[in-house]
Amino acid sequence: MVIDKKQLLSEAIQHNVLTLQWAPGQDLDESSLSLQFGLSRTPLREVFRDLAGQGFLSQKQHRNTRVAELSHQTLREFFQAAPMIYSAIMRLAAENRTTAQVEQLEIIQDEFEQALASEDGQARSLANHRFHRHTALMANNRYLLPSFERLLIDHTRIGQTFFRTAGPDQPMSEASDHHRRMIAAISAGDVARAGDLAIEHWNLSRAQFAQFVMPQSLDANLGQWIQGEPS
Amino acid sequence: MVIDKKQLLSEAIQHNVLTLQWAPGQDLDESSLSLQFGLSRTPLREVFRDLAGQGFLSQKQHRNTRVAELSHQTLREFFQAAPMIYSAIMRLAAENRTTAQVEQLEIIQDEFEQALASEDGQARSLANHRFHRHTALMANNRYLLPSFERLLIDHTRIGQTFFRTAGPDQPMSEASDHHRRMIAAISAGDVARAGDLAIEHWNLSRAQFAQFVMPQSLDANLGQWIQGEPS
DNA sequence: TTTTGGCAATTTGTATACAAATTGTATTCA
DNA sequence: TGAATACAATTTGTATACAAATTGCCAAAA
Repeated sequence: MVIDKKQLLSEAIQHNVLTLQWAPGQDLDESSLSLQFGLSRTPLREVFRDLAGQGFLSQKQHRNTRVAELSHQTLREFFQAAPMIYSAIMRLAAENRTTAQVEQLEIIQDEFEQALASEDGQARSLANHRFHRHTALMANNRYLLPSFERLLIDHTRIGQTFFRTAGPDQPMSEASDHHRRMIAAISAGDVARAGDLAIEHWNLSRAQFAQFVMPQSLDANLGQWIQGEPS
Repeated sequence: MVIDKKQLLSEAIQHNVLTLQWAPGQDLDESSLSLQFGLSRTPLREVFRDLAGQGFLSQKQHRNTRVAELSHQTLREFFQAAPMIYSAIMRLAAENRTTAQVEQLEIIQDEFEQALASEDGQARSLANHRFHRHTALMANNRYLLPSFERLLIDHTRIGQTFFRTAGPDQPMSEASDHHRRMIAAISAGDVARAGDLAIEHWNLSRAQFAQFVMPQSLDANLGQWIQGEPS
């Protein structure tokens, strides 16, 4: 196989999930995707399983695979876990970083700033996603990574509306400034400062959560929690 | 299907990994397991993928699936992440517990104490595993869960030698005492005390790590790190 | 009109045959 | 003797046919 079709499929799914082009809870169709990517159902289902394990998709016995839900309950759990994990990742990144990784992070930050200058909300959001995923790589801890990646998936999805706003104005340039200071702290190996910056960055995010409207699909899901009753 | 063969296979693999009956890094044979469990390779490979995602197994392209490694590097990462995650899980368990869950935890603790009274090291270790996994269930946070479960897998594997020691003597009854106090703190909804107990329990574990010999397979793996260089 | 039961259509899950990749072995040549 | 290479054997990956489960639809009964 010249190009890895499974890899392509996996990345396409991740892209669609992160950018909300596929709404949370949306069903995936095996046969149409298998046709579209020139893969039989067997390897396709393997990709589904991997991505379900990573938190992009969700699966139940004898039911179709769907995009991972974003509900009132997940949001609550998100707020309980995020600050701790984010600051831990940032501290470990400062502790374990290599020079090559710092240089790579600077490149990713440049791309993030270019994306901010553009009008493309998805590009901005994905560039931000890549920045934080790279810090997790630098933290180099296999136990923390799966939790962080799950948080980041949902953070990116929730933050979509934020990055969709036109112009690289106040809060977005503040986020970019945080990134620059994070790079400095990591590069200097200043563990405490890196951890503090993670919290500061997180607080900016939290303000956005309140300030901006929830994505449409999330509103739809919220309905079931307001009336109904979680299991 | 009357009984779920995939479920049986999955549990058998988990059991063998946790009890070190399958050594870290050991190869798994698809065809023999598929014969043994009366499953074709397709569902078998799906189970492999799931368990690899959860941290029991590890997979690489075109290479056989194997039991997840335990190396010098993983141990270092383990110590960096465990105290934080363990105390967070315990705090959340105290915050979110339900009466039914507390009752279930008490049953699990009874089983743990019975296992301690027995001579069966594996039974002790697995009972301890179940206790902590149930607290994670009570914490009810999907973002923290994957990290905690990965830590618990390796904690259980490393702790094997500890629980293998004969007689329910000093350190083991101390662990059991911790469990009882954890149940009390969780039941009372005392978040701070639950978190402190997690740290205290962890420190007991840490002492064991130093006090007891590393499992054989771990020693073998250590060699490659002492001379060589991690990627 | 609403509810229930059963049948057909669709979708998910498994078995198996085949293709591709890797590993082991033997043979040749330096 | 040792290294390199080609070939065979084994193992992993994919396609496809078939089995099992679920869903949707329609008719019959309350």
